[in-house]
Amino acid sequence: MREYNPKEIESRWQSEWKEKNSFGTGVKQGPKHYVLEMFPYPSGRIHMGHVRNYSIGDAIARFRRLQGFDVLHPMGWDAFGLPAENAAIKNKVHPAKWTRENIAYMREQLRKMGFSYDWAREVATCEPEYYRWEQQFFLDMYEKGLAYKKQSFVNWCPTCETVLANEQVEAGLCWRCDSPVQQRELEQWFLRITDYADELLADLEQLRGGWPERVLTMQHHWIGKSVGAEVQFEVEGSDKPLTVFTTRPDTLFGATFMSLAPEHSRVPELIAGRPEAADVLAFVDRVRSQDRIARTAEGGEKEGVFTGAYAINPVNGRRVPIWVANFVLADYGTGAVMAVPTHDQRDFEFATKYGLEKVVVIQPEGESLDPSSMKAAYDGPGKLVASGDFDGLNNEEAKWAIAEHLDKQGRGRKSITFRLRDWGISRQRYWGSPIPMIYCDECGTVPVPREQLPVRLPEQVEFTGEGGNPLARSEEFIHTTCPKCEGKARRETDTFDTFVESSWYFLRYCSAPNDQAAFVKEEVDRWAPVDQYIGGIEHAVMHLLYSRFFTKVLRDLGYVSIGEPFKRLLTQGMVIKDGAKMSKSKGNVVDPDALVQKYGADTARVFSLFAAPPEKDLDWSDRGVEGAYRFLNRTWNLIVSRLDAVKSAPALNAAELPADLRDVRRAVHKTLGKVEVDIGERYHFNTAIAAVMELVNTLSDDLNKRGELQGQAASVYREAFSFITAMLYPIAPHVTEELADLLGLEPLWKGAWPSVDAEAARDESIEIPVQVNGKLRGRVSMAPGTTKDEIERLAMEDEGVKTWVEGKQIVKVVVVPNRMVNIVVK
RNA sequence: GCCGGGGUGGCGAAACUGGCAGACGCGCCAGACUCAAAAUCUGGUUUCCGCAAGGAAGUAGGGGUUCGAUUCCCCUCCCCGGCACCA
Repeated sequence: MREYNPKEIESRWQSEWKEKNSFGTGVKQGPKHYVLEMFPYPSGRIHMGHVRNYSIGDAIARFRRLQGFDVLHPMGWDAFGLPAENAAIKNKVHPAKWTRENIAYMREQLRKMGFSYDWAREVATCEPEYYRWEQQFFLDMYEKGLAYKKQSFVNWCPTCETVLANEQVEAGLCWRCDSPVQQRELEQWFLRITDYADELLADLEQLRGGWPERVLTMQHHWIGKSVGAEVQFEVEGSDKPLTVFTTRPDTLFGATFMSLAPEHSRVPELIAGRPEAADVLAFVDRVRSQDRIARTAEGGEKEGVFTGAYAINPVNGRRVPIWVANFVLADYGTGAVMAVPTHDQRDFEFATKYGLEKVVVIQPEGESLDPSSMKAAYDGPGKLVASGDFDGLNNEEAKWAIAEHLDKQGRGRKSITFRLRDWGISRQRYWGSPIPMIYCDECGTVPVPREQLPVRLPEQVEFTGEGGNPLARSEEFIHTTCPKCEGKARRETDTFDTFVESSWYFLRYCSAPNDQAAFVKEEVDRWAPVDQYIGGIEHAVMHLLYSRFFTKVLRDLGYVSIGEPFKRLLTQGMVIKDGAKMSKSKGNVVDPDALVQKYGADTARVFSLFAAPPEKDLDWSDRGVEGAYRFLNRTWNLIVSRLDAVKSAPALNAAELPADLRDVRRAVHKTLGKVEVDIGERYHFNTAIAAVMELVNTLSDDLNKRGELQGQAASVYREAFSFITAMLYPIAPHVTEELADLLGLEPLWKGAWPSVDAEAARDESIEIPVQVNGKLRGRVSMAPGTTKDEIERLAMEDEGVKTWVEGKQIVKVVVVPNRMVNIVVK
């Protein structure tokens, strides 16, 4: 008998699939279905997280093809990014070469896993054929006012003279040279994602059901809509008021001072010529030199300094001192806060520390707050006091009453603020897509004309890790002519954030590799949106939010018809070993190559799907891998040992089978029904595999008793074996293709999911538990559909039950047909 | 601190709408095969009491709703992930 030889089988079927283009679109004629896994960063080698992610996606794609869908299942490379540049500095290898070699190696690794991708649509984001389109989108956005430039801060290493990413800052120091990192202000490009804040929030409702609830919640909080009011305070000695944002306009009468962010644009003017000026400047310098993380760390000391200036509370004319405080953020709200120490804990602490005035304006029911004895701020409900005409109002009503009052006076209005900020997309890096802009001394900022796209990255550059962006030192790149006046001009040397590339790649697959347009309308309309997206939970906010934003922008630009890119989302857990996430530094990585070498790709796939349901973390176990391998061997042996008998079996006559064969067939059809739901609806591959294992065990036991397979028994087994190949095909495609071939069946990549024969799956008799006072005391068997009265009678006659019921008073009998009986006695 | 997700045998897990807790796999124990081992096959395996039949306890801990709770509600503890003073 032939033995299971994964290496030989796998390479043969991988060649066959490639040769026949088995996974191109249009192979199946049914309705469209788009299955997508998050594309990898080409770091060098695939890791177990990839194996898991892509095994899940491949199982879904292959199952949908069996169901008759025309499936789009593409793969590509998120190929721009920091590690390529670091490798260039460290190993003197060009980022392009490094990246392309990594892609070639990893593509081969994925091919050896047998994933069913349509490689004809492969994209790599570092190629001009890809990034030219996002340069075009950027120009579109610029024209619509969605892309703009503004000053913002970056991490700057003064020794390396370069901008650092957040991950390159370790405890406030540069990761390369340990110099203290400074905050430097640069002009940078931004995309107006905040214009879409309301829609991004509202459309989360459409995704409910298809997306995990926790991801929706996280996005909800990230967008962070706050409803409140803007209030204008006149400033003594100035004709320009200061505006604050507050969610508590009801406490306005209790505002006793004001706090500004150190970066607030009015600070220099407020302190000009005052004795406090030097102290304020020193404070501002100190706070600004801290990195954001240190400044906002938990338990961080709340600090501030008085500016010497005063503002006027618009509702009661109170003079309120203006302070600068380290906890006020310049980029949230208006960068200025009205402080109400009695009803905001942070303001309470600040006022206590600096001896500032406290006034109670909300009194809770049945209590009387006194500022001098309060230990903490009171932020609950109550009635207004010391608030002029608003005294006695419930504080919730007062919010709107005061906001309206301010509106009438022209000193404020209802206002909504989002936590979401505009997306800064400028990076002072080489290995990214150039931003297609030109600076001319005469004409200012001029977009690159569309016919000149793509703006290509020059390949001749040096990587030293010092002196800023290598692109800025590339003479051939910087110098250009102004498209307007044809005078001398310079190119923008910043490149796009790599999140830009990953925000639209799923749409590009619909038309890749077309070089005439980013998308062909009919194609993108046919395939978008992605029906099932699969990836790590770590992308719950940024990548998924940016992709949703881009899709809406591309819709408004007329490129696509959809407003949401991903209909269903599956977030998979991490791969853990020895209680920690697999990582090189912990030394607990398992190399997929070695695994495939030893057991084959099918075993790696079975294990990664069997060990846990997709959304949970997966605990790696070498023993578990061997278990998966043994299961494939058992299945192989079961089928191959009976090949001759089942291949010569007569036609199946389902209506006239003896009881023992009806039992076998019932197990087969019941398993098929369960696997169909587990794979197709629940994505719980672990229980689907368990069900097939059970069936294999059942069939083995039956065959041991049965001996020779003859007549209708062989026919029943022929059906059983063909079902097993179909059920396992999404999970272990190579071995099942081989078995189907040995059984004389058509290749599974062309095949169809079998249908359950409801009659065959129907139970002839069922056994249900009988409880007495909730404790299991017996079991009774009956035909399905037996009446409640009859079930009760059978339960009462059961010997085990009788001993517990005799001599007691029966209070109640609960009968749930097909489930259980509970007899309540006293 | 806030938000989110969890806690079930020695281990990974299952129990989908409140209805037999522990399917399936791993490990372990015993047996078969073998000179022996590996591989494979067969049987057993939640804990406690009992030779057994059987009984009792049991899903982090405490309480509640219910004929019945791993599942629903309240409180407490622990673990993981995300965010970080959001006015």
